[in-house]
Amino acid sequence: MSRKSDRYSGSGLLTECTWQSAQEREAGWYRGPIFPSLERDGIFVIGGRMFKPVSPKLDITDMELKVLRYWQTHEIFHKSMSSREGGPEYVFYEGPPTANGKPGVHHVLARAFKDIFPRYKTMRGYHVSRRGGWDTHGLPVEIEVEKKLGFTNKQQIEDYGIDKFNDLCRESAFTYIQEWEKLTDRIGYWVDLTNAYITYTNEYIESVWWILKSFWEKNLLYQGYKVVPYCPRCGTPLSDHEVAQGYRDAPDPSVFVRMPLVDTPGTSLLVWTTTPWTLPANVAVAAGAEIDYVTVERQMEDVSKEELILAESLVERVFAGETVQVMNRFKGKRLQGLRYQPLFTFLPAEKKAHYVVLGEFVTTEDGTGLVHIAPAFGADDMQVALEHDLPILNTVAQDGTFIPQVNPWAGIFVKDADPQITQNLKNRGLLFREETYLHTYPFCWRCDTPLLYYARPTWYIRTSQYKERMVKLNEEINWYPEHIRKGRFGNWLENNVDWALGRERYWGTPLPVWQCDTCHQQECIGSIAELSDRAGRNLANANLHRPEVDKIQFACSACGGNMRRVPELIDVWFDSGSMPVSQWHYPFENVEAFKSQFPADFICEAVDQTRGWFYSLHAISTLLFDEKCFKNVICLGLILDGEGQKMSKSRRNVIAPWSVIEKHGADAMRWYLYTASPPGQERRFSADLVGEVLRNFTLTLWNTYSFFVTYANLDKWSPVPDEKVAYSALDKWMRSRLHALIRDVTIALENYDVLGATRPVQTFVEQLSNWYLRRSRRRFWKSESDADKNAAYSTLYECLTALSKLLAPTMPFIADELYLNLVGSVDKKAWESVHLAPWPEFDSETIDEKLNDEMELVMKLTSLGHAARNKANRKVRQPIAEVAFSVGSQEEERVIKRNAELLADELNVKKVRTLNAAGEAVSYTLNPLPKQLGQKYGSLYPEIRKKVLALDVEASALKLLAGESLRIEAGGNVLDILPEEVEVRLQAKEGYSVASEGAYLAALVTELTPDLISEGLAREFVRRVQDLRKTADLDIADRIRLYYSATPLLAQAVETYRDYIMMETLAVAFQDGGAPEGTFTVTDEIDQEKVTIHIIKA
RNA sequence: GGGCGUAUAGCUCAGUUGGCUAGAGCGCAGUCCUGAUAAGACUGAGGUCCCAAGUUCGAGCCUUGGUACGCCCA
Repeated sequence: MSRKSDRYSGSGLLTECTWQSAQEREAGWYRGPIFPSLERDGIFVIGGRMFKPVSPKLDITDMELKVLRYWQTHEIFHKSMSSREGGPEYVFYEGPPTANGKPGVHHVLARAFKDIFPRYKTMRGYHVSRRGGWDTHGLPVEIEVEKKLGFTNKQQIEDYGIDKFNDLCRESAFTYIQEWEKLTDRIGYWVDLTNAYITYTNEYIESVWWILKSFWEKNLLYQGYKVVPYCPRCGTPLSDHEVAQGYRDAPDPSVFVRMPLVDTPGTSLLVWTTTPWTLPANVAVAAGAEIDYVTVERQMEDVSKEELILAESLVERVFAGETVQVMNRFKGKRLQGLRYQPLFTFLPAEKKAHYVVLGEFVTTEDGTGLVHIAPAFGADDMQVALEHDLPILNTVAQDGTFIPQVNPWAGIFVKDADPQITQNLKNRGLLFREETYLHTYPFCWRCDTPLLYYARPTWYIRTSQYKERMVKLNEEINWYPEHIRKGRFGNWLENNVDWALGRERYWGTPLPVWQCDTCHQQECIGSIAELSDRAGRNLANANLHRPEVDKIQFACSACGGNMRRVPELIDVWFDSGSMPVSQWHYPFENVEAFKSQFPADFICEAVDQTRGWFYSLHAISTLLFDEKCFKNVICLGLILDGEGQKMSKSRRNVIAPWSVIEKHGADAMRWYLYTASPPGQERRFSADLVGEVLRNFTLTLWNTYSFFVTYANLDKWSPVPDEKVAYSALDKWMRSRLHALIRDVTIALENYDVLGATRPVQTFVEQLSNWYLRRSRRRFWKSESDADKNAAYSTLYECLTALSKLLAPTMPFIADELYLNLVGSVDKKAWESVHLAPWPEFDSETIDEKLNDEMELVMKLTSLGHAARNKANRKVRQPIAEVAFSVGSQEEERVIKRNAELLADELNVKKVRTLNAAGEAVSYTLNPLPKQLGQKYGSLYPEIRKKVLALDVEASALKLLAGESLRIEAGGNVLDILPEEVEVRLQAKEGYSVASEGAYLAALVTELTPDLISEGLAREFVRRVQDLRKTADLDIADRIRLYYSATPLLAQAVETYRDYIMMETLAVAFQDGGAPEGTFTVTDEIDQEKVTIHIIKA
């Protein structure tokens, strides 16, 4: 990978350092980044320290805001792009949001995930142009404006004036732009908003027109009649992805209607529907050819009898509780062609109608198995009508009310007319039964009006023609999570139907098709130049929106008649799906830019975009270029509220992210979102858990950092490049872990595995702080500066600086804070920000997996040792004589020997050894290992287990420990059971306090000698002095004079360990009694021994 | 009704190719440790691994059928 080597060195560019208050400077604490060279230049030299002092108390908001300001002042974001110019391109597409609503937590989620990879790839040397964008068109915007104006239907918009209305829409689209910008900035999401593409600009629209024209030329754009989900209030058909958002359970009438046969008086077809309002448009009844039907005879209320025809399997359900007699039975095809009397005759049937047809879609799941056909109001119905040349009766006007010809209900909204229609049928004896039926029904996703299925002329894109290509290209896309590819998105593509593009609305990209009034010839316009040419005037500055665009008319090339634009706008998803092209005003401009930025390497949105943006990008790209539009996509799960409900504006349960960010910081919130659960999984959001991240992770890291800086400054330590360092075993382990971590995080990021790039860092930081640092504390604390101390500093420094880089994509604030101080302070060649630095590389030589495992074992044994202490009620400050461990193998015994010193210190014991089989008071347990034996012997395993356990335990154990195998008989065979197939567990018998887990055991000798007790007392004494130092608010390096008085036993212990105590407490004088005035004093009791301690700063 | 996903401690989540004592963090109770720590260590309470059947010597994991929830589609 090539990488440009220009970098921003400290001089010149960094001239500002004004935000540290005088007070902070005086206090010597530093909480935000100051470019370190300044200190070297002597501007803010504080006690000659090499690193900026860091308070262990972190003011997270303060720190983040200062980093933000640093980025701003030094244009780090800009430089993260400009410094990579010439490097390989990494292409990221921003899915454009609409800024007419406030951003919520779910937007933070998406932005947090989007941000990782551009930052990472930048550090890998890629140039990432991260252009933002705004989606500005569409019904959501119109609806907001309508609400503001108090409108309830389209006519009001036209009366108000489309031009004025659209002006309001244009403004409304950016209502909350500042809120969006503020949030984007605050969470550290780097996206170029100054240069963002905006979908309502002429350039954008012109590119969309160019795409549509190329579809037109390929005959992919067509006008057809189709039954579409239609919102009568909005007056427009809805696309599938819009309809999808509005399904909910709703009660509807469920009516069973008699349709009397013309040729068989007294017999009726029994037909079921949940939409009585469609009955006036009925033209046929459909039956299933292979379905069994019956004629049943039933008693009427007035003692006469009637015969009804319905599907056999539904008789019981329809006539529940009623006795009916089945007269005869036949297949559905026998019904074909039977004529019945129409229920209503408001509209004349111009063709043959009102007879039974056969349809494959008929089922017997609901109703009667006889389906009422109203071609204008159902997709299946329309299909049937086309096949059988049935008339299409449209009884409903565009606003969802009945037309005048349907005179009893003219002007009534069809759904409201249901009861009246039902009553009418009842009065005429045609109603068999009426119930209420609860089913999922679509409502308009914006205005909540029930949708009607309605036959309308509209425009389509012939996407189904490219179905196979879309499916094929999808197979090349890396989906995270993977199942989306075959599952949700794959299935969606498999069932692809043509994209219903037309929208009969006002605020959107106009469909650039002009039609002749006279000969109806149509022409698609693909550019402003073309339009100018046809119109005969320069339209470069024309407003391409309605109503202005509609005023542009020109002569028909065929007949000379007047051509005017068709009324439709296009689906707003087409706008956003065209962004790879339109954001560059391609092909009119930026041809090279477009080429270098297509297709995308990475996009990321929530799963609700599968049918939205993911699809529109994929469809347009496939039809236009026969290429996939994005190579990798992270498909995020939805964020749910505390009750597990989807957050949406309409539900009013959107959690505002600000309170969380202000309280816990952007880094913590981001980290929570990364680590809480796999990206694709839906998640309940909890502000408390963000706080947990802060306490557990951020502060642990911060304290490690603060510790390092504090002591490094005391020792005037700074890293020496290429120095030979005498690493201790612990250092080697930590470095091995570090390099393994760098390796693992790198691999994870290469694979778009966010969990894998974050959770291991968390574990690492925990071990760095709670094991490495805790175990190494004394090395930093000791007064002499030797090679060992240097090794400890080097190791910790290496870990912290590497962490600053590993965290840069995920926790950009604290990462830079660490980097600027740790590296910036001491390295003249430091980058101006960690975000401009190269990604760290790991050294595979340094990784020693065996060492990593070894330390795992040591930690486990330590844990057992503590547990054993706990059981024996021996606190850690009390030294004890001996601990003996038992482990699973000889190799593990060697681990104990190698780490004896560490174990002794950590557990405060004088001697560490292995629990030896020979001559030790131990007993044994045998544990036949199921994994080994089960896999080897299969079903013989239970018997083998039994036989092994029946053996003499001690003799067998000793044999196994000596590396010999056991001979048993099972299943008629003689088998040799190998040592590695049986675990030998040792159990200490007496005189020990024991804790064990599996094969591992720690046994403590709990008996205390007077010497041990005395040492324990001395340590207690030290502890009291240290507490007193804290109380006296002494600095960690302050020397003290120490005076005490104590009861005899304690006094003796104190005198015995005099040197030790003085060293531990940094005492320069230490005496019994004689305390001067002005000391800090404490009186306490240690194991019934009384003591009074005085200290004073020396 | 169909597709996709999810279901493990009070909460948020791990759990390797199936292996016998199902883990972590938070929270709760307690003990301890601490001159980096707002922290840490140890112990305890807390589990029908959603249910049922099957495969297997052995199932949290595999198969089938259910249930609940979410999203998507009808």
